[in-house]
Amino acid sequence: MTGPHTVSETERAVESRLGDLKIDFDSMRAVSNIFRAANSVRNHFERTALAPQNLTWTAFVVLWVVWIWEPLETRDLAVEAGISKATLTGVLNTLEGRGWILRERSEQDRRLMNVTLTTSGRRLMRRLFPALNKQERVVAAKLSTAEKKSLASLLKTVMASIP
Amino acid sequence: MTGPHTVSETERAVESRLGDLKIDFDSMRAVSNIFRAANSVRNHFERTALAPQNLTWTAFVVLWVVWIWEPLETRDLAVEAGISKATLTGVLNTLEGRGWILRERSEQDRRLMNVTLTTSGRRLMRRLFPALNKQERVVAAKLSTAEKKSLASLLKTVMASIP
DNA sequence: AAGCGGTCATTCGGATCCGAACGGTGGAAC
DNA sequence: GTTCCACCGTTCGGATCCGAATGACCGCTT
Repeated sequence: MTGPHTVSETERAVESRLGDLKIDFDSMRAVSNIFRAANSVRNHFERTALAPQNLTWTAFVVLWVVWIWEPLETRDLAVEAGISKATLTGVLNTLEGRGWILRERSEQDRRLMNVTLTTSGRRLMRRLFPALNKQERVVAAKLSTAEKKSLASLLKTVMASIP
Repeated sequence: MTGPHTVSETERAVESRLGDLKIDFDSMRAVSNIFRAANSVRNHFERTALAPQNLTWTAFVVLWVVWIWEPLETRDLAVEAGISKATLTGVLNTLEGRGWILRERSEQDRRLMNVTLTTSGRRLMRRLFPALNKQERVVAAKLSTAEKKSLASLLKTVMASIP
């Protein structure tokens, strides 16, 4: 997505392939930049703050959600982390294998699993979260405070438009 | 990432776990919304415009890049699509299996592979791209033209901040 | 012409990622 | 108390996703 071709080159190419069909290039630019930015930022985080622990972004997010809201049920954790239940099972296996989280069946409802952080997991997050926020500062460094707020708000509007 | 907890609840929880450590919440909100929005939009596209063809977002992007710039070498295609060469090999296997793309070894340099669309692939894109742009319009519907430009620009600034 | 770094696509191993199907559990109806 | 139906986490199958290693190939040197 971040190739050598310019925006206007791309749009001319699109038009030459669609003839008279009308394309909304403003929406296209806005949306495609969301994906490009997300990819770039994710890769940057994994190469910098997360590399020492060999953590993926998803695994970090799961760890973060548990850190903030523990104890937590699997279903809520999946929603909060923005991944499916099926994916979460795999990620939890990874994190449990490394000794950072604990899975315990609920006594009240035997269908549920309660997820908590281990002492080692809490120690990790206390170091890792500031390191990650530092990188968040890096990728947002060229934005003023007002622009950061504006960006967050515009993206929120996009999410609110999705049925 | 899109859970039931409010932003301020989350930030209070973070502060209670870090004590006096300073966290840049404006950067955090801006960056985390990039991921949330990207996830939401991607899922929306895959559920609507891409579902009839059983295509993932990544497969569509690869198809789109080839459609615009064919013929294309694998290395450039990977950069342009924002994925690694290793990932691209798998995606191309999928697309080739469905008869939408063609891989041919370059005559000038036997290391390179030239990727092109088949007739079926071009027919698909001519239908699919307008359908996808329609969904791009949907997710950007609540933004004015100025806001779409602003969003694209702010995200571009973020990408430019990444080393 | 024999080497020799450098580049290319692929393979490999391991971690996500998801929809659908599956077994276990809860709760409400009768 | 049994019969359903809804819900929970896991499993399954298949597609991404990536870094590192691999084997083929290039241009250049010697």
